[in-house]
Amino acid sequence: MPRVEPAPVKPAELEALHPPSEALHPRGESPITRGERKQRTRAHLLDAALHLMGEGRGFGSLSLREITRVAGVVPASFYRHFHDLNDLGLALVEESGVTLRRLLREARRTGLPPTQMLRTSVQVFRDYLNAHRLHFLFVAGERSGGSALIRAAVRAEERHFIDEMTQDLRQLGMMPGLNTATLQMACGLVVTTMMNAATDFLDLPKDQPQLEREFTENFVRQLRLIFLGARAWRE
Amino acid sequence: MPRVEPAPVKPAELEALHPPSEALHPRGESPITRGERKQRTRAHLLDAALHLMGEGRGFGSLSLREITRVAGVVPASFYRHFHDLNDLGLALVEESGVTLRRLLREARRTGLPPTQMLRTSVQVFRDYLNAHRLHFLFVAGERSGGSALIRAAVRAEERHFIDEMTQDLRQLGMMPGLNTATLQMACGLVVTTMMNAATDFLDLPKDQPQLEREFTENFVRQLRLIFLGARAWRE
DNA sequence: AGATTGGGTGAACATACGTTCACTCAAATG
DNA sequence: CATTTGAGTGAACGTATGTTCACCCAATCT
Repeated sequence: MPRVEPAPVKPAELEALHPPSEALHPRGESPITRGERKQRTRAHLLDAALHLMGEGRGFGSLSLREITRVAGVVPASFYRHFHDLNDLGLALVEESGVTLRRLLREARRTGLPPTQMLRTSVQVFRDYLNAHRLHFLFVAGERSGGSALIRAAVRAEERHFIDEMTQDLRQLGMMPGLNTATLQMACGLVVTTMMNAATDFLDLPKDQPQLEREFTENFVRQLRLIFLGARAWRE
Repeated sequence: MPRVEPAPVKPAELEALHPPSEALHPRGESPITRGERKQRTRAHLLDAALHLMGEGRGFGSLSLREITRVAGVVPASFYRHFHDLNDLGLALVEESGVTLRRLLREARRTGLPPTQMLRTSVQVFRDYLNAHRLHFLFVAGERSGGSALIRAAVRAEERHFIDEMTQDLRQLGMMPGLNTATLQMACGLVVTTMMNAATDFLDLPKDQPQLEREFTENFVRQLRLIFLGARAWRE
């Protein structure tokens, strides 16, 4: 981008998400091992990529140099951690997959009252979504856009997630009228709907409780319709 | 990408999707007006962008120069047609929106037999999808990834599509038990499911009739479940 | 017929990019 | 304590990018 742009343009708070050397000896005594430091830098690179995508761009449009810039590291360092941008992308998929599955644990932890069950689940989902915006943004964004490789990896995580959800519903004894294949199909529908809702929620301007309630209501109703359909299902 | 790569690498069939000057006087007599030629070049630029995305990349990762290269035009020409890459993106959204809505006309044209209705619709959809791969690929890919601006435009087209579908179902007298808001919610669910299926189908390797049938079957069953739910719905 | 318009051109620019290399110097190893 | 290891560095490379400009010349207008 040549356009003259006289000002250096970088207010130092968009860049340098992490201090450049992360306080080599943070507090008098804290000897931090070599492996720990490596892991930390790796995490900074992953965070930097997510952060940039948070500014509203697809993974495919990130450059190695800007990722390292935000991570507070020189470009060459990148290769100590990843072979490729694709490689980093796959690491992000894995990280996000873990986050996704913790959502199920979270939902299990919150016992589900048979009445208001859907509303409760949706509330758990909304809270969890807000606590892990960037991971959901990444998954929702790359699950049908961008590179075929990353998309395939995301879809694999998603299938994993669906399987786990299927098992949970089976174990809870809900929907006893459906055989496993059908239950899986229904869970796939739920997850598609959930990902769609995630995109909706993430796009909402921060302070629009009205729209927020509207989307939540729509999401609840869509889930209700799915469960009604599942109950009425005959093989 | 500096890596040496001794061969020039461009077999002239990946690039130059369109001949550079498009036969100034194609056949002795065919005087082509100025406006027509402009429109044609514009179309070449749009096609070039879609073509590149067809190679498995997000819109956000395309560069102005490669688009013009594939369109068979010099970079500077781009600005005679679009102010911006974003501008071109929005034009693509509009084009794709038109394509989407023609799907509904297509489905209306094919009278829907009350029995096997879902299977028929899905078949129409699959045919139409194959005939307009790139537009669907674009819409499905950008509806939750990439730039916020383009995503918003895609979602607006999608809402338009949902509204039209709602009206169609209302007019056909299907689902008379649902009020308009609920019918709209259900159609939203259908469209989300359809977009998801589109991504699945587009990712299928060309010659895998087994997987193809599997995905088709899954899609049909998901739709069936939705309609079952809609029938059981009580306000 | 002559003047005007405007889509397409080709060269030039400053900047950003991915990748390589020889290097440093603290932590790990013995 | 002496040696080895390897994450992070800084400079350099060749190439690609977005944008501008003066120019060309056929279709259009008068």
